[in-house]
Order: sequence, then C-alpha cells, then structure tokens
Amino acid sequence: MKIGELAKRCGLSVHTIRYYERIGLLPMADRDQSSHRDYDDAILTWIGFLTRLKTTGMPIRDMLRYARLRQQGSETAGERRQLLEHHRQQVRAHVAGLQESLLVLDAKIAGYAAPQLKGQNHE
Amino acid sequence: MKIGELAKRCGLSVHTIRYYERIGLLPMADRDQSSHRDYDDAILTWIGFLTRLKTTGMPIRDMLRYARLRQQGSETAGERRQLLEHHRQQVRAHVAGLQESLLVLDAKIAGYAAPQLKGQNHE
DNA sequence: CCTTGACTTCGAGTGCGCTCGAAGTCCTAG
DNA sequence: CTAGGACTTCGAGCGCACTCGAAGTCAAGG
Repeated sequence: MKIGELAKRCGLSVHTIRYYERIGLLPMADRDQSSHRDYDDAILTWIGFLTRLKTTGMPIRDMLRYARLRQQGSETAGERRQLLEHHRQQVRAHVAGLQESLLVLDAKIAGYAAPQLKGQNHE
Repeated sequence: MKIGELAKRCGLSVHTIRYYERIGLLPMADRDQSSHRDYDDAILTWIGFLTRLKTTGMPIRDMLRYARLRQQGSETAGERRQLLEHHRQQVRAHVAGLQESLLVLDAKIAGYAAPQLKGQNHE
C-alpha cells in the first residue's frame, strides 16, 4: 500500500503520515523500487491505536515514549502497561470533570429556558 | 481588587487576564486613580464560567461570540442559549467518545496484564 | 514522446492560546 | 530620600501539532 492509499484508509493526511514518521511515531517505512513508501496493513492497527491515544488527549511526546518502548521489544511491556494505566487515569479524571461541567451547563441552560422567572441574570 | 489578587483568586495568570481583556473575553476593566485595573467580585463568576467553557473544550473564538452576545444584553438570550445547547451536545459526544476509548484502553491493559497468554503481540 | 499524477525531500508557515520581557509609572515602607 | 514591589503598555516569542509549497523523480496511459 502506498502512502496515498494509507492516508485514505487511516484518516490521516499524507503530510501527517510523513510527519509522524519523521518524529518517530511511525517506523521508517519500507520503500518500493521507486523509493516510494510501501506499507503493510499492519500499520493500520498501530495508527488506529495512536489515533486513540491522540483523541483521548495524550500529547505527542508521550505517544513517542510509548512508540519507542514498543520498538525496544517485549522487555518494555511492563513500562508500557504502566504508561497506559497512567493515561487511563487521566482520561477517567477528564471524563469525571466533563460530567461535572455538563451539570453546570445543564443548570445554565435551564436558566435561559425559564425566562418567565425574574432575577435570572445570565451572568 | 487589583489584577494580582484577581489572578490568585481565579487561577489565571496576570498575563492571561490582560490577554483575555485585550481579545474581548473580559470587559475593559475599571481603573483606579493610578490607572490600575480595579475589579469587582462579580468578575469571578464570569471568569469561572469562561474557565468552564474552556475546560470543556470550547475554542476561544466561540467563547468570544458568547461574550459579545452577553454584552449586547438580554435580547441575545436565545442565541446564547442555542450556543450553550450546541456546546453541550459537543461535550456529550466527547464524553461518549472518551468512554468508548476507555473500553479499548481497558482491553489493551488487560492484554499487558496477562503475560502468561501466548500470542499477545501488543500491537 | 509526452502528459498526468502520485510520489519524494526540505524547510518554512499556520493557528491556537498563551507567555514573557523591556521599559516605564506609581504607591508604600523604612 | 530611596528601594521595593505591583502595576502599566507593547510587541515579540513559544510550544504544540500539524500543514503547505517548491522543486524534483518516476511509472503508466494515450
């Protein structure tokens, strides 16, 4: 698979894929006879996971750390697990915060929805 | 209240407060005889709400839109309500996405936590 | 043969949200 | 009188994560 097709299939732009390779998030791609990048379907799994980390708010530097551990092989499994557990905690905390904010938002909207009440000042 | 104290009480930096005023998120502050900004406690409520919008992922340009409507008075209440309802939907969707990701993360961690199983490839 | 279009590298540019520093003013305490 | 510290404006700089454009190479189709 060439980079254009990979881009279509994973949802990243061609530019972004090359950028990710440059910074080390993606392994150096194999090349075909024209030195065009030639990808295996397996990369889709990895990009999918990276995307998952990204959408849950992990900064690139942390994804990078995970990516490097992964390249070092199975003896880093413990460290990778730790990293993911830590991240999971972050995400849980973030979700909890958002849910609290949703309550505030609900209350605020309820205030706007009750214009018949005097004393609503919408501050 | 001067800007330094406000900063302490609202959690923004002095620099950020001035920045927010500059871009229109905060109203032009009243000045004392030394042309230092002089704040009323009421500003804390507004900053608190802005912070809530920020932590729920609203971009500054949208906060700005809300802030401008607010300054235009009560006839914009409907539009403000709409804006908040739209934002609430965004936040709900975001929470749902995060919760789905948490399941994926759980599964991934469970894979690391079961090293006795052959065939775990941690991809 | 020639055009088309997808690929290549490289470095510069973008948008967001701050963050900082310089240079100056002004009040207060010693 | 003076030193300190908090304030003022202004514009520049930063970190993040891309995003883009120029200039070139290469293979396939008409």
